[in-house]
Amino acid sequence: MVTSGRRTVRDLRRGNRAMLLRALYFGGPASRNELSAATGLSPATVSTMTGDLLAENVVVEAGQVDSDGGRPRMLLKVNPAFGYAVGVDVGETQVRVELFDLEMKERARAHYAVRSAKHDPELVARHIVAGVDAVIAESEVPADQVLGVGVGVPGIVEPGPDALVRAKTFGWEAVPLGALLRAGATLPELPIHVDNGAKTMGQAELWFGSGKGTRDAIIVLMGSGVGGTIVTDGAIYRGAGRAAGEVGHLKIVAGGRICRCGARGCLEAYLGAEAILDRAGVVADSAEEEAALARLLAEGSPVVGETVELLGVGLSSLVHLFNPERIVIGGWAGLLLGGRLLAEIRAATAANTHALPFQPDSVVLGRLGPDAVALGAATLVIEPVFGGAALRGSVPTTA
Amino acid sequence: MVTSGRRTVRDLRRGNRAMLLRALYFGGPASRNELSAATGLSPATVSTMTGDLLAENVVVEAGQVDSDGGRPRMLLKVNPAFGYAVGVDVGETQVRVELFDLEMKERARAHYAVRSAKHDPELVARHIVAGVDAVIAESEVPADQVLGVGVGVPGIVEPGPDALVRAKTFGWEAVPLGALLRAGATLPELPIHVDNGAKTMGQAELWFGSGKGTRDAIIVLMGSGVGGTIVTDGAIYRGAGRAAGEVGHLKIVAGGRICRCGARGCLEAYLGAEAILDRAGVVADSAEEEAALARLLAEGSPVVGETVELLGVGLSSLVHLFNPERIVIGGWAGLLLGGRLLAEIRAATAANTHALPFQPDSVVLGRLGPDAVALGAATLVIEPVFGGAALRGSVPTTA
DNA sequence: CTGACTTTATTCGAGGCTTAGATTATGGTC
DNA sequence: GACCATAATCTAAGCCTCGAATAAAGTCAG
Repeated sequence: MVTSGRRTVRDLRRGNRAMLLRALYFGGPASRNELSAATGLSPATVSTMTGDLLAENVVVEAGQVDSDGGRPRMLLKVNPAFGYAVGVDVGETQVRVELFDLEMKERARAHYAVRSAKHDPELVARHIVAGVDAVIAESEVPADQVLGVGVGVPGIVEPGPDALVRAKTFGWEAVPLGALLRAGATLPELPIHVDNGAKTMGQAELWFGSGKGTRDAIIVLMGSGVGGTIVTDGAIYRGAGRAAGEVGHLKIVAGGRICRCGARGCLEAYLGAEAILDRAGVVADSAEEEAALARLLAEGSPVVGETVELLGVGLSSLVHLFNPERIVIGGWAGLLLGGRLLAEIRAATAANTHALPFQPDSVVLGRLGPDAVALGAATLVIEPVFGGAALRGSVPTTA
Repeated sequence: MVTSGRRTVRDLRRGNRAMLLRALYFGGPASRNELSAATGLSPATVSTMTGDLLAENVVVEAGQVDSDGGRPRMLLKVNPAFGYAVGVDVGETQVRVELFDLEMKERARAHYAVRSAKHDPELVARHIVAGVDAVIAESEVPADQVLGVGVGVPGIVEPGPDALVRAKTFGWEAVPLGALLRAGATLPELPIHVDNGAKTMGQAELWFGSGKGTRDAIIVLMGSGVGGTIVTDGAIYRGAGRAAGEVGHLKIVAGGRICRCGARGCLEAYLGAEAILDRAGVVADSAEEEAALARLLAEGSPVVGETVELLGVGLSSLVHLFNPERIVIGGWAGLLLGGRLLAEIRAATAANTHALPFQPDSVVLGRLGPDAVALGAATLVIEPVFGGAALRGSVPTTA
């Protein structure tokens, strides 16, 4: 497929406009003058452009700031009420549906418990559809101002309108979640974005959490299993089949433990909460995993030290391959482990990294907590407003 | 550092012009009409642009092709004599300097033997400078038509004008090769590009070899050690510190064999020719390595099967992280191994890859042979002509 | 209270870019 | 030799961003 790289003057405008919006969105309220400095656009261009944006109601005024001896600056910001996005987290135990405004303030939520180990695709789809209707109703947002629905699911998602989901943990072989949602939707014209939950969470950390401002980062998410998000040039890297970033199946021990994917020696076979507990000989069902892991940490089990060591090995591989500016450790298990042992994790990583320069303090903890999957899913909806994946390229890194 | 993402009309033209040049360079001779189709630009734009390019002598006519009942198409191509590039391969045993025209036809060469294990930086720099002078003289190319010098070295290269090189195998700790070359150069104004040899070779495979036409690929180079090149969005991915792609230090056995980098369990500690021979208990100095490895293969040593298995594990990690369109195995050891055992390597990779779809035949052998380091280094010089790293983005994939 | 000064934002003409459509060039075919 | 087909170029038009000039909205000294 030839993606025409042709650029016309209109593309130019689109691109500059998107950049300006991003500067405004991520750089907080700013005056036209500041925007000119941040984007490199001339004041004239910023002026006409913000004029358009104000007329379209994408941007609103945000008070003014007086300066010593000059005309006061009028601050602008992205209009939080310009549009709304629904984020859905399809988790092991529940389906969470949340509605956000453009500033990612939560406006409404709906949760549906899912009986463990029973994830009937059609039931999940019904929960999502019901949840979307519920949050729209509850928030009293006009339906035509909802820009779309983002869904984070476990497993990998094949590109295409059907959004085929393969999730071993759910027993989903090739579930066309996108098609199911469209078929059942009350609002059939709503754009639907389905993506891996680790990626949505990663994007949340990238936009609002510990990854903010970086262009080359890796976000490792340790929960029951292990997932990840790879950020290159300021945007999520997805590879040829949109399945890149499966950090959990990076091999760390050739011929090692069998992973639930079937292969041997995967990171996930050692470092997911499930695997850690298994290695420690602890039996815990998924609802008790967190408490059990916390206990293991408190006890100072030797398995913990081993875990840190292995995590260091895995992170070192990532450092050598990606040479990232930052590595973010998130997910509930990751936060639990890293909360106590960040220094040790950094040391273990450094101990395995000699072939290139490595800053131990580039390994940090996630800031958003484990509930950010839905938030991240909602960002999938927002992303096109700011120029889509063309976001790749020129993020005005204000920080 | 804020890289202004601002785009003006001039950038637009630069970008389209670069795209057109790339289409012409990689898409062979083509008529203006075909270029219009390939680039998406209107015939009018192609016409004016090619007019400029012809006037600048960047492009020349390449015969015409008559069509049935219409004006015959005039073919165009990039002028091979528009400029010349020098590529340098700083290897273990010799420094090779080669001069290429824009079509990458070799016009002259000069080799300098380096006594093994003695890589005095200043001596190497003198060889390079002498070589550059020699090939320019031999080829009788006007000095002002030489666009620059590209140098491929082992180890990693820090960005910056000094081009600090760290190469454990040479005992180079922080050799400012760029500065040394500039200081000694007869032609001080010649742009100098220094990069890791595995990356230059990877770029050669990407442009002219088995990686041609791909946007997401990984090129693994197995020689005495193991290096690699990661291609994302059609260009080499370099990460935050330009050191990404150190495939050789991907860990495959936590706590495993000690690598020459000092860490344990690196791919290179198992799969470089040196490591393979060591594991088989064969003693061979670097000049004999190739013959020794070939013998090992012919004998069907059990170490060989193990090697294939471990390579499969490593490639599987890469597949899970990058989800590439293609994996190219190159380097002399890689070609030796892959020449006989490609099917087994593919099978071993597939056996470790269950978490996402994987096409075994996406693993292929390099096409350029082990001498492509200098060729690739020369492409570093050519790259800016075609829009530099802005090459990332819109490569008109004609294949 | 007034006038000088500062800083911010807008307006306007200029210079570029690509495009659609018309026009010119170049050959085959009947 | 008239007519047709295809390739390349020319021309006018519509956008875009920019620099410079202009307008707007304050502060502050006297």
